[in-house]
Amino acid sequence: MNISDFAKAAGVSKSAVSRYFNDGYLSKDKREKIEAAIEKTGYSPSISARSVRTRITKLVGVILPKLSSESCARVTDGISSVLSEYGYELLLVTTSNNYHKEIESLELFRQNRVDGVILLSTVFTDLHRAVLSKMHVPVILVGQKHKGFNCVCHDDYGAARNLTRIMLEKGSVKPAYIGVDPEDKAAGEARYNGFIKAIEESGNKIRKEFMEIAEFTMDSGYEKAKHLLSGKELPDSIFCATDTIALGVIMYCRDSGLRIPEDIMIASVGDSKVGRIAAVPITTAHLHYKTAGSEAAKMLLSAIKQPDLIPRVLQLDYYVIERQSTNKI
Amino acid sequence: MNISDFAKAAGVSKSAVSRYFNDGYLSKDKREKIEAAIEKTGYSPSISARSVRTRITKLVGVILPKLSSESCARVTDGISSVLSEYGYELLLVTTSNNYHKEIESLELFRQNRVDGVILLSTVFTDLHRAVLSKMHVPVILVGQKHKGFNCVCHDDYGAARNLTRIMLEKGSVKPAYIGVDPEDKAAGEARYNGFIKAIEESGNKIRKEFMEIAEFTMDSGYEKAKHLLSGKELPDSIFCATDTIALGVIMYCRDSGLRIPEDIMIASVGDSKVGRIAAVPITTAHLHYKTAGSEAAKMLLSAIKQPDLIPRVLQLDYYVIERQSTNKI
DNA sequence: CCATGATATGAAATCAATACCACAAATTCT
DNA sequence: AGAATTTGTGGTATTGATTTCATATCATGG
Repeated sequence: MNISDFAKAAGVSKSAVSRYFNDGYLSKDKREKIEAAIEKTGYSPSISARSVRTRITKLVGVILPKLSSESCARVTDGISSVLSEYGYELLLVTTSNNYHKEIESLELFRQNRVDGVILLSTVFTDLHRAVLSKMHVPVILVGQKHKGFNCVCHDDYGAARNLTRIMLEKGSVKPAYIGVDPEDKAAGEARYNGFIKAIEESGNKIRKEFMEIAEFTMDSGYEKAKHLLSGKELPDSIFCATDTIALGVIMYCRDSGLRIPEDIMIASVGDSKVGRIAAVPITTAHLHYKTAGSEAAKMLLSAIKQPDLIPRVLQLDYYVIERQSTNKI
Repeated sequence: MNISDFAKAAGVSKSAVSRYFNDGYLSKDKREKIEAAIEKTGYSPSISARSVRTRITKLVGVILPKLSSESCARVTDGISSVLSEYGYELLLVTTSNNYHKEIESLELFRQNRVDGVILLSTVFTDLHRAVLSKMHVPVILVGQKHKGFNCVCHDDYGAARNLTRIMLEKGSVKPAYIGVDPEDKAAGEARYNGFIKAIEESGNKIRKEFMEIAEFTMDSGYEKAKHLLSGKELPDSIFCATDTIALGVIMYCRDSGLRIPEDIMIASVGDSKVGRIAAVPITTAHLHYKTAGSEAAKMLLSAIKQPDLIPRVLQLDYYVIERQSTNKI
């Protein structure tokens, strides 16, 4: 049933129906007729047809690596809560960390499909930059910081530096690092730099054999821990770029009989639920993921309202939670 | 830029452009002209406008309680991976277990003219049935089983029965139960029935004072454990309807000095990541959440293709993972 | 060499909505 | 009372695409 059929059924003109759904001048008499007809027929206007004319879809595209990652889920929760409050809906694409799929999705979002895009990417290539700048709708990057774009990000550098410093102060003299691909500017590069900075500040030296790059999984953390902890000289602390990796490390320690924190201290970034109830509760930095999502959504909404706004960067705070995994003294 | 402008720019007719994007007859000459013009202008057709005419949106509405639940995230991951493979996009709404919002979202989906709906609800009221049957597109229920609808669900009954039986075989004679609202046919009712069945089969008796109903949270599990474990007579095993609840129980046991499994055995349904690395690894039943999502998506796609298909129910398997929390002998 | 079917083409109709316009009626301001 | 707004109305143009239709061209088999 379309607007013409419905108008006929209600005994009013098409224009009257359109005004009913768009707050135009309308007499009480017609308003009631239309309401009665809606009750009877269940008519509701097609958003596709509307948006052909108005160029407004009330849809926001969200691109993220995967939902089964707690941090992504938390960001998305934040996005969703703000958007639904303002009558926007969420068009979701997961990319499994495949950045070609990110580009594809952006293409898909390009024309008239969405009013704005929120992108949680891990890497950021020249291709990203090219495609994003050809986008006709506002874009917000979450978790990453890049020139010329609206960003909401975390203090990855500070969190990593602070956590590492805590372990050094607790007496670690042979600190190790398990991070992720440095192509990832946030979880990879910034956290790496924070770790290095803390080491340098402490006067300790950085040992190549104590540095590992893992995937974003527990199994990968387990493997890297195994490699790190079966050499002839062992580190006495491990800074992990993510909680998930730290959990893998804890699993390995449990399996190999290493005691945490007595033999080895562990800290990681993220404050995921699991870190709290792990076999050894993990010292971690809480990043405001949900806030990042809601702030990104707010930023997007204001960019939709005023498209010529200058891009800005919002860097969110963090706080450290000390738990048993570094409780050596 | 619209199709007319683009056609002019490419030096062809509107019809030719439309045929290019829809596999109609088209000479090589025009095809090349159009490709060159796309390269230059970056034109791509408006999906809104297309769907006005074709009544196909390539959109699937997904309703779920919350993203921060691991099981929901896993199901959604499964849905997303299949749908995106077939060129569909995912319109996602989270309801925070508020079923009025579920109904609202269905209305929103109607306006968006989605091609199908996947619903992960916990309760299923007459209102649900009424609104769903007025939906003019196929609907798939995930996790719940209801007459007249396409469903993908788990063997909640079998899993609960099996886990309970394991604890009884390990010597439990005073089994307790912490479940969720029985309005929830799957996680509430079916798992409850499975528990009861196992008890009956063992010849044990069911004690009212050992039965608790919790929320879907760790804190709630903690509280119910406290209540259960501070009476004068204590149970020697607790079957928990969800891993999250079990984690709360483990936390309480840790705080109150009760040993697992020596003093009390614990098992729960879900096989969440946390259960594996908890202070005491939990015996659990793995439910194929991601598969449920992908199968639901496949079912939906075939229902979209053949709308007059008879609704069918797909019940997925489970397998038990025995871990330390029941390792009494 | 002509009948037939496959390929190719662009004008015009159509899809379901909103925007604009001209004008009528009711209300408020001088 | 008359002018100036505000409110109310329906017809028509417009939005950006696909679909239909009438017609043209080409190749192939008899």
